[in-house]
Amino acid sequence: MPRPGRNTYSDQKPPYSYISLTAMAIQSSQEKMLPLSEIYKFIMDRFPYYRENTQRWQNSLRHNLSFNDCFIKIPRRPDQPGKGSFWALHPSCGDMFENGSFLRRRKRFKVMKSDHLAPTKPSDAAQYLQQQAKLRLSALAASGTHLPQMSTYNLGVSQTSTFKHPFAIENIIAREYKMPGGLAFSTMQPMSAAYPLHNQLTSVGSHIGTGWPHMYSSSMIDTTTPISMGNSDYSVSAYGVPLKPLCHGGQTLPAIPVPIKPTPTALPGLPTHIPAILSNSSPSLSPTSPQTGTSQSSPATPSETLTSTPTALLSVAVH
DNA sequence: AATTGTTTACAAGGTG
DNA sequence: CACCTTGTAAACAATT
Repeated sequence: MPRPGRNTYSDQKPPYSYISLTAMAIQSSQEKMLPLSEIYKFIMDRFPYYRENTQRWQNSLRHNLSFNDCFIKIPRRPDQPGKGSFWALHPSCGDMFENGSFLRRRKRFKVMKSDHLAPTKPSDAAQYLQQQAKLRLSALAASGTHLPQMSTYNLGVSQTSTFKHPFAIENIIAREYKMPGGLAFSTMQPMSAAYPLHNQLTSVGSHIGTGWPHMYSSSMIDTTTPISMGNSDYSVSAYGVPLKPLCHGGQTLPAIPVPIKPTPTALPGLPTHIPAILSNSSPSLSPTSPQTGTSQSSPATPSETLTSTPTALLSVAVH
């Protein structure tokens, strides 16, 4: 039911469920986990529809977080002060969405007792994610411009295919880095200029094209130089109907790259006790910068700056 | 007090 | 038609 006087595309309700939106937000973060407030922010930044009636949809979203097993709560560590826990995707719910599209979920994710592929207990998963976050950040910090070793890990884990569904998180989130001329950097994220990865990321997304009216890149919102969305972005023939994949390596492959998804054998360099390597540098590795939570004028969180680069890059590398 | 998180309940719509 | 998913409301507890 469209509201009267609200006819712009951007004000229409996005075709995503709260689960999808939340998964997007979480996936977009560097650490693959976000506090509730950041999830709110992500959604409101990108989907104008959700800038209204916040009480209603935020209640629904919280309900979803609690109700669905695919979301796990990760307690803050002492060095991560703030309200509420972090929320992450359960490591085993990587293929929750059909073809990686956030438009449609395969089935309800339920934690199974005999799930040997991943930690099932929230506490295990939480620990695992914390480790992943640390590893990711330390790898990025240490490697400068060239590929962090995380990428090789990703190769092993989120192997899947080169095809990324138009509604897969990379393609959705990738617009953050997209500039009209193919220039890949965000105006509000100075750091990103130092990341050549974004060019590759852009090249991934840019050959899939069409407008996506429900969504804003954060650059559009937070700066006065909106990015033209006219020409390209997703290969969507109509509202919610993706065109044929340009290339596909399998029909049912989970295109949501959930790099946190462990495999029994694919983690050669990933013992369950990584902190040994990382314990020294932990203070600078807190998953979210302390001041991002409440700041309205500085939306360029480190998380967003590095958003999804490892996996996006991976899709290029594999290709 | 505000935010965050849990839980129950119900309605609507989709699917097999 | 039964079942499932999703969205919404609401009550309530816990936390900051």
